[in-house]
Amino acid sequence: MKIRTAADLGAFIRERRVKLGMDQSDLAEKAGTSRKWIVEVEQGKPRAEIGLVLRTLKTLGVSLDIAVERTQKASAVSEPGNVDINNVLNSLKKRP
Amino acid sequence: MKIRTAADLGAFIRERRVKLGMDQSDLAEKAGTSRKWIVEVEQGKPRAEIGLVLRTLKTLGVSLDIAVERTQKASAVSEPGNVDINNVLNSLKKRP
DNA sequence: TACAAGAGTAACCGAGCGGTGACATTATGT
DNA sequence: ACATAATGTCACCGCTCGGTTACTCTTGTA
Repeated sequence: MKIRTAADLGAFIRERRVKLGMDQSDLAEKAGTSRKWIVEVEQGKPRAEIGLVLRTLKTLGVSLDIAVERTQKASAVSEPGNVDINNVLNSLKKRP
Repeated sequence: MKIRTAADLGAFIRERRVKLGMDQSDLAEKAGTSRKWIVEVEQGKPRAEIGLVLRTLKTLGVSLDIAVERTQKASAVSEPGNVDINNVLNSLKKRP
């Protein structure tokens, strides 16, 4: 599942927690945080700290994968030795 | 790439930023944050807010995917109608 | 050599986080 | 209906975040 917003994250965490048969207190304790924090995050709090989020996801047996989006990958990422066209254009734009 | 710690995140963000030919100021501006924040995040700050992180990743054309780890998936996730054994065990543990 | 760009760091400050403990509300089960 | 568990919400508070500005240091280039 793709995570685009804090709300996405919260929904996923809640779903996963319930599937594992944990209540908010259980998860809070195992993840080393407070129940209040779990409540807020499940509600989509955008200002939660990534450190706590990562610990919580680990507790839930969940992995976070990061990847370049397919549409951009083609033009932006360069093989070693190739020219990155975006890189070139960007550098040119900076010398008016 | 799997993200397990804030340091992982920071390293990825930096690598991606450089590949796109942006400096820290560019990224900060486009992501709607400050250069200071970019510096800290690239250094692996664990208390950065997920909201800003998500905006930054979007700016970098990167997607975050979340998934149940393979090893746990088999036993923990239940098809609709099946019994989730973890769920059962957990409930039993709660009534001493 | 001199200059500029990029990156790291520092001090300051208001705002909001996250933890605690208590209470209210809503399931869930007997 | 009742008791209990689970969730949501509140007030309080110490602490740190993130933005701003300015300074340093390194690197590369004219």
